[in-house]
Amino acid sequence: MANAAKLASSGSHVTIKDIAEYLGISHSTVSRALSDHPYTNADTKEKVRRAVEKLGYVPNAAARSLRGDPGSIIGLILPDIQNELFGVTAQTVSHRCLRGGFQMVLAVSEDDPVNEYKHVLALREARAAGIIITPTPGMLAKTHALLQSVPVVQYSRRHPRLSAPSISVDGERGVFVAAQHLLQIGHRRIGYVGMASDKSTGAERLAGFTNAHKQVGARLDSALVRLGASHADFARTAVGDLLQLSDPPTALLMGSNPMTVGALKALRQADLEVPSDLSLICFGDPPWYSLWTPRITTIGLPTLEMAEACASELMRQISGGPALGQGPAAHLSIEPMFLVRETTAPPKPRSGLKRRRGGAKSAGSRALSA
Amino acid sequence: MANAAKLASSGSHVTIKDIAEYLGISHSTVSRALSDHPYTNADTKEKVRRAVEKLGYVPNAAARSLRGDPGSIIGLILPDIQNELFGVTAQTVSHRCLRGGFQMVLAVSEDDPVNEYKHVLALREARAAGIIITPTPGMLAKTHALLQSVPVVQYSRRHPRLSAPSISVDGERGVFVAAQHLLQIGHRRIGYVGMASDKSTGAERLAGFTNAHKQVGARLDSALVRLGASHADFARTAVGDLLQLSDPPTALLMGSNPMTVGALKALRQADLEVPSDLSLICFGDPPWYSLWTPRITTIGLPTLEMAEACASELMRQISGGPALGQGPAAHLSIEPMFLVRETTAPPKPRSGLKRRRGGAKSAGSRALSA
DNA sequence: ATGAAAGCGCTAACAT
DNA sequence: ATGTTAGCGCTTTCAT
Repeated sequence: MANAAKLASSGSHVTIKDIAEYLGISHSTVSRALSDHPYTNADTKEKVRRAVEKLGYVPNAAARSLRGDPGSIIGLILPDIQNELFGVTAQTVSHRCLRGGFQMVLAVSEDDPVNEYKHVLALREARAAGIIITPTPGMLAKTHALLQSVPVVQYSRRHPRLSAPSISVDGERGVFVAAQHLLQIGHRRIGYVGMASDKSTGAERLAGFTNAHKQVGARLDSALVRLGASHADFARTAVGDLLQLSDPPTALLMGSNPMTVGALKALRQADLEVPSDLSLICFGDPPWYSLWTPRITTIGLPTLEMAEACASELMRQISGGPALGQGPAAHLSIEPMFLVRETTAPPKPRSGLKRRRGGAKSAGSRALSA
Repeated sequence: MANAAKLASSGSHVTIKDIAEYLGISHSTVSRALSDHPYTNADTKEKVRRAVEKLGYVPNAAARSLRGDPGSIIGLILPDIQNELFGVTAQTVSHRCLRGGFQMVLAVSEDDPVNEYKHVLALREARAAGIIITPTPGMLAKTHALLQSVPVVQYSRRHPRLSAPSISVDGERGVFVAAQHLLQIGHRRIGYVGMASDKSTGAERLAGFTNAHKQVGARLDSALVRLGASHADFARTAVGDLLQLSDPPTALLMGSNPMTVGALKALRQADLEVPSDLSLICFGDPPWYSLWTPRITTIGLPTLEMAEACASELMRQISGGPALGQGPAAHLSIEPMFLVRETTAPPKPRSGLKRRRGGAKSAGSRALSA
């Protein structure tokens, strides 16, 4: 992987031999002095220390690694660190690694299987001690193969063909509870904008949404469900479309964190007031959600705990400690916290066409709401 | 006969020699086959390819590095990737590195010189091709020494003793223009909450603030200036204190991005209305600033461009291209954009304590910008 | 076209 | 306490 790095600008590196020669002693003595070996003359140690400083010696990790040093780098492969969830995760894992004597290497896949492959390969070539990864849905077969022979923890998402332990959020439960809340306060036309089902998280959360409807026997109009990329832009368009519907939703449920901004943009553009015109529930909980006016009701994630758990589990695997759960592959699913704040309210009476009481709902069955 | 499957799944690594032995050829032939050497039998190449797959061979980066491979990792050392500025930076640099054939290694210093040292050392030991760093104010001497013999670009902050080129935002100018705006619309008691002057960015921005006052001959009450850590918590306390003053500020200028959330919390707690009770200008421009009600007036940063420039400059240094500017160390200072939105207004007429609806509501004095 | 051998920087046996 | 040597995985002459 050295195609672009043509030449190092600074000169060649000072080695242990250079120091030995400079001091007129043997390189093994230098090595011992450096590693504070018991049988080493204090004078020699001191001389070596000074020579090291003077000559600017920096140990060569490659050489050490070659000698069988159990590398101490841990790879973290995330799709997008601008997503608050992943930002916090990176920070936490980094901290945890430092404490555990590891060096975290963060790589951003941008959800591209080719990038993902490059990163995994580089990590394997560097003999990383372990890898934490949020797998892309389209993970390449060769990537999968590369992941077989190294400690791995899947984070947030779970790839069907990967057997490595996973730590994720129970998105189905989270969305289920949120949707249930909306249904309970009377909404029957709830718009859902979330990730495509190729991602495990996307599929789960969508399932939570549909299950909530099933539970109360409410019909789910498929026109109200918009699936796409986990980005503000997609969400903005999707919410915009939803609002244009002849029979628009009375509430909105966002299935991923970066989508919030898009939804808010669309809402602002449509000049709709939350929650009087429309109820809104988001996913994730960056600090500003609770400062918004009105404070944003959301599905909060215990991000810190998840990141901690993840790092711990990987380190356990690396050191060959006891398994996280039963069997070789434990999948931990952490429950989100539904944070009811101020962006939900019962739906407004239908302006224009229908009347609310006794009027036949055009779409929903009111079955269970009495 | 070696059991291939066993080898592949075992913890120890398959080497080029294992393949040679498996195939009954010499390891140098394998090496040539792998690097697609011209004088190699096509059959052999094919056999090797299959053996590689079967045995799960992964090249050893350390061995290659030891042979003199220039190494293609670029280190990025940032204080805090939850800060939007740095999050975007990491994403951008990562992307740019991938395109340039490099592998970005992101390390988080948390502004701790010891962490910083560890990261720089690890990077140097790994023979990183170059390093992009936001130096901590208290950088250790040994860290500084380590940074002397490798391509380095300073990002966002600039360490007085480091001569490496830097790319940063002209915070003095940014804050100056913002403060000027507040002074022009009549504010005379402006609170400034920013980073301590030990950071170059902190010192610069504060200078911008004081200079704006000097320019119009306005007195600056030092009680209105609060310097501390670039975190929401500090800002919350500081703003809270400012609001308790017997003669409280009529406007607030925040000197760093993460402080915004803290300020908003304090404002909410004090039940103050922006901009009628108090004007507010922030630093940085995450997407939600322009969605806030009222839309947040802020000092915006061309983050993407800065990150791009930074990566480019480092790659230039690595490949020994033409210098960025004059001399060995060019310091690029990029101008921020003052984004006048809706959180500033002329101060309320000063009378006793509070009045509610006297102030003229002129939100967008759009004309001004930098 | 392929094999043999040297050597990159370092550590750890093994000899002094 | 210090020197000598071998070898980690790989590429690269140099011989075949």
